[in-house]
Amino acid sequence: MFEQELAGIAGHIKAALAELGLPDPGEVKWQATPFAGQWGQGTNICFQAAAAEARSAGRKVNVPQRAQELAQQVVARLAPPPGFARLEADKAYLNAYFDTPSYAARVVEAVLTAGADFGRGPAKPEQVMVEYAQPNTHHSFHIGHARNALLGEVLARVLQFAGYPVIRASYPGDIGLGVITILWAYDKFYKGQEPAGVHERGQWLLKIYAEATALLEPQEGETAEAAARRAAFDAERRELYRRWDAGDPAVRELWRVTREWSLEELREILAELDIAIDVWFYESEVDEPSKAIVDDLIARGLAEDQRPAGPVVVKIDEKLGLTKDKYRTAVVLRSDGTSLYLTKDLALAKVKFEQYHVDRSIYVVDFRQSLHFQQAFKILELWGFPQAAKCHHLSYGYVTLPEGGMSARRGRVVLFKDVAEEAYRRVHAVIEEKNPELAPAVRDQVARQLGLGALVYSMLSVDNVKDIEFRYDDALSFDGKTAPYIQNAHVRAASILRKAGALPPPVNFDYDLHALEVELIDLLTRFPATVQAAANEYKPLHMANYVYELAKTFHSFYHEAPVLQAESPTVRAARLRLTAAVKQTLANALRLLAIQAPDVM
RNA sequence: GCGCCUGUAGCUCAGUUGGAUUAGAGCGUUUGCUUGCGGAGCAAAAGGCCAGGGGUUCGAAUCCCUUCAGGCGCACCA
Repeated sequence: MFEQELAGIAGHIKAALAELGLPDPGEVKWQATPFAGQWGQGTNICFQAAAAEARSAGRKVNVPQRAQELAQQVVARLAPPPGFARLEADKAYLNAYFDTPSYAARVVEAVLTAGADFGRGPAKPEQVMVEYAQPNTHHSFHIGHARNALLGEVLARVLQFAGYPVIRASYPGDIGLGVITILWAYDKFYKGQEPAGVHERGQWLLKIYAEATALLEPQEGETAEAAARRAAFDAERRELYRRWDAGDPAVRELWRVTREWSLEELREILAELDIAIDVWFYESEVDEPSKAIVDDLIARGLAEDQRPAGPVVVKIDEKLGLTKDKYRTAVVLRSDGTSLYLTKDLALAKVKFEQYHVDRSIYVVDFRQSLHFQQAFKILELWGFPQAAKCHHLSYGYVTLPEGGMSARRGRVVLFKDVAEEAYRRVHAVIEEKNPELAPAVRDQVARQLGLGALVYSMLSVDNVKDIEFRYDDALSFDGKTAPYIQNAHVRAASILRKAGALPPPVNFDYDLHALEVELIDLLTRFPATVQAAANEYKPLHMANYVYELAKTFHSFYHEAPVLQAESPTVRAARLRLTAAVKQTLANALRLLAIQAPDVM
């Protein structure tokens, strides 16, 4: 928030070093000072200057000692600029300490004036599409899908708040061998059946898939008879896929009806998570256009057509002249002419850039598909697609269970719906114990806010690259570094403000500020930069860590510094406004994390 | 075999892109704090050779090399 002032000081520092006859040490970078209760920014520029001097002198110099000397000389030459209390040389660092009373008021008023927009970045021209929520249809939505949907949604929110126009895209896998497998089993064993209820139908399809896979997978030590039966089943399945591909009306109808069962469930869950998708792409819709791309790749000599004996392939490494295996060889069309996942992603990229005019396209897909995306983007590049370099795969770790990876094939999954229900139950139990006077009407709402919040936070407070081993007790904990802890800080602030009545008019923080007040104000100034960092690095984790720090500091402040019973009207007014600013910032940060900020709990 | 990723406290994880008193949190363990703005809280203790070994640098958990351990991927699944 104080970039201009700091840039001004930086200029003076560089001028002072030049006057001392030192080589240009490069850019002055500021970082917060690590001392609690003091509010300042420091730079290590004197280290750089001393090191540069030592290099040019070509003789042995004690760099830390020389750096401290320089820092002291610079401090002696400079007067603190307006708004700053003092400049100090400390362990070779140059530290600038803010004049707390004037800046404290400035920060708090800036937050309260901007309100829900506090932290929003300047508008940027680059339009970004974020693709996430790509579960396969004909399956039920499990906890791994939830991580994907949340990561994508929060990335979209953060990018948007950082200043980018964002389009949210979903790409359900509504066709492919997996989907056909379910249609085959349904048609053969369960034709005409249909359980009642949105989630029941979804879970039922999952059960059918597990059964079908068991019938189609080679078994250990199977008899020749069993193997023959399996081969016959597989032939039936392939034939069904061929009929789908040819547009057989009966197959298409069965496919449409069962697909709608899944999409209904998906839409309901996305609504529960407060996710509103702008554009829906379906794999089935890019199926035909993708085949035209393959024809073009063949025509240009990029792809090799081995049909009917083999598939159509692109030998990527060979085309790039690489000798080691890196991108390898990719199959872009089956020998029977049906398309693959990779084929469709080529067509989808074209649609995104040409029909939706985006400037950057982010794919939120777990890391096991890294090679797939490297291949897809590289083929696009070879093909001469101009925006190939604007495609980014946001890879993240997957969600496992203590007993191993989740597997739809084995029916070993934890369904999102079950976790959410359990979360609500647990919050209700805590309310019963801690806040029994809470009106029944708001209990359900609070249970959803906290239960879902806990789940969401547990998924977003881990770095993208890390796998998450899912356990109920970890994901649905309400103590410590969790959403309810953060939400509780918001509730406490709300409670204080409610008791105070109207917010007093702005005052100067013209008193000896408590160390925790200084820390809170310091944290407030860091929010806008945190939003930008989270957007630039695709890391919701920055947001999750920030909001926890803010909540934690507020909890401490709450215990140590009385607000309503403050020692004077000025202190009381200042702390009330600070409390309001913290509450606003907590709410803004939680909103970016797709977590609700309740006023009571 | 080749490629990508990971290794920090008993467990789960941060570490602001190479900086600062003593590497930080949460859970768990031990101990204090409620006639007090809501205790889903606060304060404190114990717990570390940052996987091992080299190197670069004034300075390394962070960069480079290497060894070890684990995960994932590698031609017609998505």
